[in-house]
Amino acid sequence: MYIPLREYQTGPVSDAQPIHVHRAFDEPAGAIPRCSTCLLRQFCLAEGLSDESARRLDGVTRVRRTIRRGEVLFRPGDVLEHIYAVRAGSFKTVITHPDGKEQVTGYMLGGEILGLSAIANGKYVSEAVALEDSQVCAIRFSELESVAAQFPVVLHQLHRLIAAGIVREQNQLMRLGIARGEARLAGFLLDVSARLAARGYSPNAFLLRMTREEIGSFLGLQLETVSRMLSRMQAQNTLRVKQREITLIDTKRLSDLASAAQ
Amino acid sequence: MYIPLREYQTGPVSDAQPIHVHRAFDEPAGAIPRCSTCLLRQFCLAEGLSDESARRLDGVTRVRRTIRRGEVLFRPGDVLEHIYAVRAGSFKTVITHPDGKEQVTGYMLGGEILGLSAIANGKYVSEAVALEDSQVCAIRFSELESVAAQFPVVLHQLHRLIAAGIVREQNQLMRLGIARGEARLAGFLLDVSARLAARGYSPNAFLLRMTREEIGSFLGLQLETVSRMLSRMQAQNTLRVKQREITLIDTKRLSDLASAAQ
DNA sequence: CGAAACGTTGACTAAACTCAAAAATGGTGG
DNA sequence: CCACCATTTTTGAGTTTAGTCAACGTTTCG
Repeated sequence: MYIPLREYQTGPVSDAQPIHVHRAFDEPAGAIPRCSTCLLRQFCLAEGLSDESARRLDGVTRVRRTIRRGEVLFRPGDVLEHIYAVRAGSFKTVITHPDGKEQVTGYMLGGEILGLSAIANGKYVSEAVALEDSQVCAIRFSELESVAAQFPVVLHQLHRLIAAGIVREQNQLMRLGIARGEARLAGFLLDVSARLAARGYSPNAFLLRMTREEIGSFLGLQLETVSRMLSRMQAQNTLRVKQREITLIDTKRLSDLASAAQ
Repeated sequence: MYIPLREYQTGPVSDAQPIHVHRAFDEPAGAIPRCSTCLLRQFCLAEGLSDESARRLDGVTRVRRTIRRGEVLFRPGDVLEHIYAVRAGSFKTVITHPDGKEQVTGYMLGGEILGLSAIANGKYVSEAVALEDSQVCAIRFSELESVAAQFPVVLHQLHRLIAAGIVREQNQLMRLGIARGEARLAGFLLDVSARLAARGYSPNAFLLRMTREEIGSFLGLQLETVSRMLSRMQAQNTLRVKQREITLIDTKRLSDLASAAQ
């Protein structure tokens, strides 16, 4: 019924090739992915577009790119050239403060778009790092913009997509602002679960590809606090943790936790 | 040199009319504002556009609207029709949780745009409330989108503007995620100060139009904590507080506080 | 002028951080 | 394949921070 976990690690994209190279590279021209046939289309730029409109997007320069775990897709300050649709795998986005502290600002799964915040002033704001061997679809933004200008439906979809980034961050803001530590963690787990479910994966058993430190950074907690909370939730039979593999047991209790008052 | 505080309360827009009505209303057609002559232009949609491009925007349906303190500009769930440029005054945006708790997610000043997150799915996500008698420029989004499609420069500016919202929220995210309470408050004050300075107001003396409770909600703190911290900062001669009037004295110390480790 | 909203302060409690040490895991080279 | 190293995770003890409850002063507004 669900795509098994193991599959998720290399991604569900049917035309994905096995990932065995040791550095990022651009695929030969023959490998250019097509939005009109992409399996992730319903979560990506082409969401809700007719087949015909989706074919317009095929005209935009797009290159599939393979990124090994730990490799960087873009860095803050790099000039915006592409935005990236995650085809397989997962990424974190990180912002480094002037004083050297790092904060994880995002955790992106397949079908989500990376690099949108660079549109504001033409430069990437954060660093995007692959959390596992991954594939992205690199979309030349300037071309996307002009193609979109020609097709109102595509343009509107582009706007929806950009704005969806705002909404996602607003949710995260809410989580950080209103909730206690445990509620933040519970809310985060439910959020990941829902995003996976929307893509056809099991919502109850998944791999969190971030370390405790990265999770903590994302949620504004220390890594020890994250670890303790996971242990406690496991002791209370709310979920099971085995390293990075999470199994949700009592989602009702989780959502109670997530909406607990500050 | 700076526009005095008192002026800020009714806004710097030279063609603003005195605000003395007792409910929100739309101005008669004669009062339609023009981007090409707007004093806030450099902070708004027309930023960086040539006079000619800015005149294109004048073709988009736009209505000036007056909003009294406490009045609501839009509510979550309302269908997106306009986005709003703040011409004078200030607004908070609030999200209400299922359990009834409210969180302030934004504090918007003149020249900033309200309602962008509604583009994601056609409905406003938050509630926008005027914190003082204010004026907005209501821009019909569907028309803006089609005008933008015809003029690449305008389109790109629209995208920059939307993406800037993402960046602003990312900064707030960072503040909530990485910083201690006192650091958050210090960072918030510096942020407001910088935004006012960019608009020609004194960066060192300003009115914070939010209550302690609203500030706390925005920063993920209790109102008592905000109050205590302001008192402490005043005791240490970092700033002066008199109700909602803030005078920054030692901005160096403030930025040290803002970047203090968690 | 009086009520309601807002702001300050104090005492106490709960949550989360820090430092520290040990256990578990994963990857690498011999 | 195993031993070793580096990284990650867990757990404990003590400290700091911020939340809670409560009382009281101030301001605003009808």
